[in-house]
Amino acid sequence: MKQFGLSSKERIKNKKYFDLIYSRGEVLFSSSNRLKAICFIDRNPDNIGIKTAFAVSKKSGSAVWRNRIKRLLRESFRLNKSNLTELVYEEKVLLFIVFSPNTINQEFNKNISLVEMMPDVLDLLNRIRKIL
RNA sequence: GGUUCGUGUUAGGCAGUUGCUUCCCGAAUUAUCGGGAGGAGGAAAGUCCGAACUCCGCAGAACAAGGUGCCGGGUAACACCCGGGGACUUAAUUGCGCAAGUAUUAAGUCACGGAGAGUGCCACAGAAAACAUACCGUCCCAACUUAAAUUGGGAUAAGGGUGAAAAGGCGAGGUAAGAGCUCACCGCUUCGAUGGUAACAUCGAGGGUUCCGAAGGGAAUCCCGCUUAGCGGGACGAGGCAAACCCCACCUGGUGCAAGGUCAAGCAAAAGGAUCUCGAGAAAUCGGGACAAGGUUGUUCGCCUUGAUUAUCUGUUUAAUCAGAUUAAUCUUUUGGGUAGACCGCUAGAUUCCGGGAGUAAUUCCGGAACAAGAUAAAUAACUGCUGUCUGGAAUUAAUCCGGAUUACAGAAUUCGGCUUAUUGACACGAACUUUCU
RNA sequence: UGCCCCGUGGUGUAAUUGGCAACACGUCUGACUCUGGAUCAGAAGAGUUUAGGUUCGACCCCUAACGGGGCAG
Repeated sequence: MKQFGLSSKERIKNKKYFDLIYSRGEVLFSSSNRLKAICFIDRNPDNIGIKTAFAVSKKSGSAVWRNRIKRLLRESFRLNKSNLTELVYEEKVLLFIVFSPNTINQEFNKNISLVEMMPDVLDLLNRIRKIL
């Protein structure tokens, strides 16, 4: 397993999981209210690890902008996930997270950079650690 | 030199680190790791047209429905492209002409068949809005009567007024007043000749007549053409709307990769079975082997016992137990269809560039070279450095130093050809305007 | 990805051979009442999503764009 990698095994790809997460998951907001994360913890799992997805609503912007937001979210999660991974292996749980923008949209945040995005993601990851 | 517009080209380059994804090679052979090669646009967009491909349907023809609409060419095809024609708008030529109109040049626009097959509509205003009509007016006659005015009977589409639109325009003659009533010119239209594949253009000749009928129409006269005892066509044929119905000509079967195909958990259904298999036998059943569970044993082999479970019913029995029924459920086997899911379809073709030939051009033929993403909760990204380009400041002849920007529109989803829409900077070409110099 | 439908005052709906954009609720003002509600009287508020075209004339017909909704697993 690569340290900073994010392969297809660590992503949510099944519709069943999305239904589970959106119906029973817990919604968290970052302190600046720009991002939100929906997470669900499976206490008796088959596999141990983290599974993530990055969802952007179709109403918030054009296809280019949505792709860019997803890439930036993925990038910032990928570089900062190591702490959380250790904790998850200690607790022996399966953690699902779906990241989404909350108040960001194309009108006001046309060209957002990675530096602006990173603190919000870190904030969210800290909140998730507290739940565990 | 600057500004604006149009057309075309192009979407900075190199290196490093981290990461995603497709294919190939190697190690492992489930997972994964290492190396190599590749990884978004001019519009990938809108989904407005046209095709390829797919399955379904289909003897043939017609109707319905939908589409296209000047002519010719290109193309796999087209609502596309190229060339030609025509119409309209604006400007200029202080063009020609008394005027109406018309010629040439430049720029732009055109969904540009048919209103002479039929039906329908044309509000308000106006006398009248479609087989026309007399409101005001003009003129004549009659009455009262000298005249004017008034009333009645006629003639008249020149003038006024209404309207988007009132049955060619203008000038002259003509007349009681008028009128294509007559004439010149222009327009319109018919026929012919010439040019052109054709749309069409140029030239020439003719065309506004009279009588009958309510009308369709008929007759005469004149003109033109022909196959010439005759036949056919025409004589201003009388508004607009077909992006109203419609007529004419041509085109189209439907469906869309979530098409379609292969494999196939689960659930449901159907048919069996009660561990499987071999042998004997008509069958009940018997025997051997394997398998599973339990017992024996420190362990293995071996040996022994049993052949899934629960409920119900029947028989036996005091009861349990045991035996049977195969009744129900569970379990299990098979079957066809087939969901989740996986795979195929899936990326190498009506491709691009260069040279030569054909063609005014679109395009096409020949030769050579190059390239060619295939994801599926959906990859193609992030950061750093150098450099190119643009730009601000210091400086200003250049070099140099410090700093900033690198952007717009926008992200493949079966694949092509177009159209439409969005859009920044740079470069090239062309046009218009303006400034300076010669 | 493919297909289909819609767009009219603040809100919900009308307006069809193409001829003045209508109604209800809401809003505002006045009357009634000690005050409010109810009731009565009156007023304002659109130029029909946008841009072109056809037509004398367009909510209506045609073309393009923009926005919204739905269907197909």
